Amino acid sequence: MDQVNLKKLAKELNLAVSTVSRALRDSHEISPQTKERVRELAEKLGFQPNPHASSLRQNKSKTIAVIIPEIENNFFSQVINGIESVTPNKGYHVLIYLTHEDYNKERDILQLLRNGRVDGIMVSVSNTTTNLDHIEAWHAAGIPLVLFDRTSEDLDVPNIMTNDAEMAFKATEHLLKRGCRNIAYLGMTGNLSISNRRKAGYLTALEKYKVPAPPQIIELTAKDYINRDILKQLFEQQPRPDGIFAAIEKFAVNAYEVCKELHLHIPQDVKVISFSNLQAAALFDPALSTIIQPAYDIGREAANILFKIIEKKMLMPYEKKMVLPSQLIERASTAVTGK
Amino acid sequence: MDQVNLKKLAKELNLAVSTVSRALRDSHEISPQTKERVRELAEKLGFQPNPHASSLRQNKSKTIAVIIPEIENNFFSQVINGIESVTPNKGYHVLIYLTHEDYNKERDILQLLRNGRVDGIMVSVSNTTTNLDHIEAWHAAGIPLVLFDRTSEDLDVPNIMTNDAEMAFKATEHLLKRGCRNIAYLGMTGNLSISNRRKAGYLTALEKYKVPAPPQIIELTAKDYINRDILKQLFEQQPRPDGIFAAIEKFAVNAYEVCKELHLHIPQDVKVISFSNLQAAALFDPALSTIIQPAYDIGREAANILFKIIEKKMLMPYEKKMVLPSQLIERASTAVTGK
DNA sequence: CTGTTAGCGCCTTCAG
DNA sequence: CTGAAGGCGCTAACAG
Repeated sequence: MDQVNLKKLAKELNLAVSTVSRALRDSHEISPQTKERVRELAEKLGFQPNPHASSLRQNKSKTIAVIIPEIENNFFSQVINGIESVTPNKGYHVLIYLTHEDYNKERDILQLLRNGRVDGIMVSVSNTTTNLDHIEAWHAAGIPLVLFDRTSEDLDVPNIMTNDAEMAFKATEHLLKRGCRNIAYLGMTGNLSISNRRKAGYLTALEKYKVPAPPQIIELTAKDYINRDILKQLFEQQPRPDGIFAAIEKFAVNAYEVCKELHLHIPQDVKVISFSNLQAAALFDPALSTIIQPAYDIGREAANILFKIIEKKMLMPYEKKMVLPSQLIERASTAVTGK
Repeated sequence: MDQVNLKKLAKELNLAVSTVSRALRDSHEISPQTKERVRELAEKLGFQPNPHASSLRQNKSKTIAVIIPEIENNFFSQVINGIESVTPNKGYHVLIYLTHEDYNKERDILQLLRNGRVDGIMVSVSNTTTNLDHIEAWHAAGIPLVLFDRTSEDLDVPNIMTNDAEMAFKATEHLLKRGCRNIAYLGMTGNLSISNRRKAGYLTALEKYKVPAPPQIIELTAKDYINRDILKQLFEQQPRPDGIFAAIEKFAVNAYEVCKELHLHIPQDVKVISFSNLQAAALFDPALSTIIQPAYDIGREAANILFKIIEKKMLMPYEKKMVLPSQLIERASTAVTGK
């Protein structure tokens, strides 16, 4: 690899390395003619400054890391899209890390990155994460960090998320208004604040509407086949739930699968609503009522806030805890039926 | 940021920097006792070597780049998942770049990375890419590169893909055997070899079965609303297509949307099959027949091959052009109906 | 087995 | 306006 570097340019132009460097960075103390000559040759030879050298020298990497539980998930894909809508303009690069919902991996990744490889990180914590020391330590080290979606209210770190509790309340209320009286909540295992917010919204709605049946909080996993087993049991118990509120898109899919298998009809036998960012939800049989999260915006705003911290700008109060509203879309899966 | 570095460790231990460096890299020429002392302190202080310094010194970055057209697409998400199944074991980091199907962006990204920031790249080219000089130039510079899915047979570069032509043939044949006589192909604009392979499979099937109706190759775009307009026109013409073969998942979704709007029934009025990696395809109304690509495996194998090149190992002949088979799943959208 | 030395390529004083 | 020199942190060649 015959890399062109500053030295080569300097020699070719009979200039000092420092002059070339300054010319390329458009320093005001270089004559226009010299700048022009330098730029011309640099262009011609396709010069690209060695990023490791400048990172080493300047102690910044022009790189951020995005740490997410999984990627086969519309929500996180859309978030990445949102992040990518700002990074190139900032001249930044994006590293992706997957924790696969494993706390140990999450902790190790953060540890691995604590050496200047990145200028900042964006994290959506795994659902097996109960101890937030690794986040705290990172933050304490003064390295820019934002949490999104799977956030934590306990730490003094910018949180970017949606109005989970409110939408969970509305979703449950929606099911109640459509006649459900025995609503099960399908959530993640773990003790994430996002789960708690959604659970709380569900419980508040049951309470407000004085539903006699006890709440049913079902904790599902990352494995489809386990979830289907659990759901089968759920549907075979008496009284059978007549409403399902899935806090995760994947779980709604699992519920549909099991209903099909058990020949339960949606929405006649059971109504379903779910947090979901799947465009194709409208094409389901029946069309799935969803709460659409502003995933792209969450990614974009989280990135913007991270860059503000990296650039040492002051954050506005609302940027420390930003809540972007979701939208409830009513479809056939929660329609009222004659039955 | 009070970074610990080799110098600090060396001073603390009364050793030379090089000794500490060697101890940490488990060099055979360091006494076990010294290694132990060094490791202990390094552990205690949470030492992480500065990656920019070693990258600069060793001229390698332990980083690869994945360059894809878009990320809100199950296929590419699953590919990334596959890639990520090998990178951490190799001690490698993954940068993500999106071209948004824009040739200029693709070219610029490759240019941007030609400075040692990455040790290799994995590319799935954009559909607006007709000129492959940027790929060729990258390859000529001797930097490791593999193409996946959206590949090019013209370049002497490892290609990892699925059996597109064969599956396109089978999909078309499947529609024919289910009674379709007027099948439209929905593909991407552009002249990608993947599109050509799928188109070719479609045309071969029509030819082999001596279908009298002329082939209908419909080119759709990245914008849903444009696609819906085009499809509406398609369905309003006479004779109306009685079969749709979508080369891209998104286009099948668009077709479903339009059928719904026009009150066309699938599969009675028109049968639909599509390349798709959407788990929820089985839940569509009606369940969508799909050709499932081995996306995860493509990602994993492409990464493995890239690492072989990076490690300067010889490639087996089959690794230069690896074809991983897809699977056709027949569902209700192509069922035979009484009508 | 350990220490000394010399860069990797870039940026930033400090001198002219 | 330009040049010379030093050093970011790490590794590798060369001594001992």
